[in-house]
Amino acid sequence: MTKTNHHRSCQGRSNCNACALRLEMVCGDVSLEDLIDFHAGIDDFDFAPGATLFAMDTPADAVYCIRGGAVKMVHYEPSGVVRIVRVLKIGDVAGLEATFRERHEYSAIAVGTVRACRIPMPYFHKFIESHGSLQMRLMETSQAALSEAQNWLAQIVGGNIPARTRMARLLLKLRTGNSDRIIRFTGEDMAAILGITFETVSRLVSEFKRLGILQYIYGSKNTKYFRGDIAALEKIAQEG
Amino acid sequence: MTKTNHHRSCQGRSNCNACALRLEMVCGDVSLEDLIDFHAGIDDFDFAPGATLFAMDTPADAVYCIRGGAVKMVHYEPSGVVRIVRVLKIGDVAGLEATFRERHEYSAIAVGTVRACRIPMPYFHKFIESHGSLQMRLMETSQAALSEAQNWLAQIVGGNIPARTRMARLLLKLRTGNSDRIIRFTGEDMAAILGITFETVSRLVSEFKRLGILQYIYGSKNTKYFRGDIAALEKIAQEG
DNA sequence: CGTGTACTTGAGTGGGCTCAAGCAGGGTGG
DNA sequence: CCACCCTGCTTGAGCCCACTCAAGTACACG
Repeated sequence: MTKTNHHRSCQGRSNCNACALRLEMVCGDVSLEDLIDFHAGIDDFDFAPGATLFAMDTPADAVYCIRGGAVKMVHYEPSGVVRIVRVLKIGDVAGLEATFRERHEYSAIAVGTVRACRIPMPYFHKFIESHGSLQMRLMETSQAALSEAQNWLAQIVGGNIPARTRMARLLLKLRTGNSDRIIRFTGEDMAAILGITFETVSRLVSEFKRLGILQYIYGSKNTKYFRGDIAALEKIAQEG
Repeated sequence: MTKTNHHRSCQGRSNCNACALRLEMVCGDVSLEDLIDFHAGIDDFDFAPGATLFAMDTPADAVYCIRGGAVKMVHYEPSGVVRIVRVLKIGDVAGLEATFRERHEYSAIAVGTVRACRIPMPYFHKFIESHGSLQMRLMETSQAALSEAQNWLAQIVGGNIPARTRMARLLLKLRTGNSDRIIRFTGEDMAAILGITFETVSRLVSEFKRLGILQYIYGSKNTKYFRGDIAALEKIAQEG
């Protein structure tokens, strides 16, 4: 576990325009003093691949706004079974589920290098309580997350649907924006998402590569990507 | 589809204490006029077993507060595969996910007889915009739903975990309160939740009955129940 | 150059699916 | 009241997809 977390304090608004402030930019009623006050307690972190933002069953004392990279939300069963319940990308907020809870129900773990702003829970609470339109924004965020989770339930995970189909659906969900660039998880991670073994994942990825609809490319700083044939993947994803 | 929905207008506050008002009771700042105004557009419904509160892909023009019975949120794939992504019980709000969306992503279908208050979306929006503490309550509700959905992902659905174990976990989740009374879904419904076939469900239920840890009992008005040996179920639920 | 991590590939097994036949209960109509 | 149907449940036999176990490869890093 080499988790060398670079760490520095938030310098000013410019740093946050891409993350926490995304949530407020819609709200015109946030004054400059509020912002400076708000920023005082916020830190800007770099997380190494595999680093833990926060761990399951630990006190929920902060939320994190993801500014770069991807984060997996992981659940560990006593039996050793590992399940990834959601993947956060740029602009998402990790730990939001714990706003009204004592402890985190899941671990948040960096996939590749991650940049994130840490917002201590007391600040977060104070801030949302005092800004009405921010609450609306957060409700929206929260419901988008719910929607996403239910979508996984219906389409990605489990059941009567063959692993091949679900793999294609997962790959489509993991692409960045509308490009053909797909965030590349390890075989074990994909297994934990789909609820299958990593051997099966490997066989499927091999098959897709053999068919020419998937290939390796590289991004910056340990974050790896696939390049995928979106049309072909969508076709496979529709197979019942 | 025999969906004879009894229907009558909401008479006053007393009717709503159990549902919509649950959300506000915490907020002291709601005036009486607000309430009367609010209630004007609300209707109180009875839904027969199998009746549809709202259907997937239809315009999201209302939310429903569940006052009695249980509601399943269902996703239909083009291929015909059916998946239940969540089950709502008394006090839950159906359609909340669509507060900021055009259309419902899932159908809400009554399991047994259901009583629910229909709140038109415009009313709902107007009301939450004007009452700050209600927004906080709703955020909490929304996050609880997210938590529940993720819990299903991690524990109930799919994967390396044997169907027997997941069935036990599902039964534990479906019990009412802390009693040993368990809401009884049809085999097909349980199959749609667990992502297995109804034949397998039948075999498992038979086995549990044979072991004496599950038996049929009856509730009122078409809503049926199991009585379960909670301790035994919890033991099975822990098997990895 | 050795070590660790991730991936690949094969052979054999098994849990859950498929297909199929039959049963139970509860309405409904003659 | 019974015959009929319809929905939901039961149970069996055979098969296949994905799991398990296992051996081996590719590559990064110190």
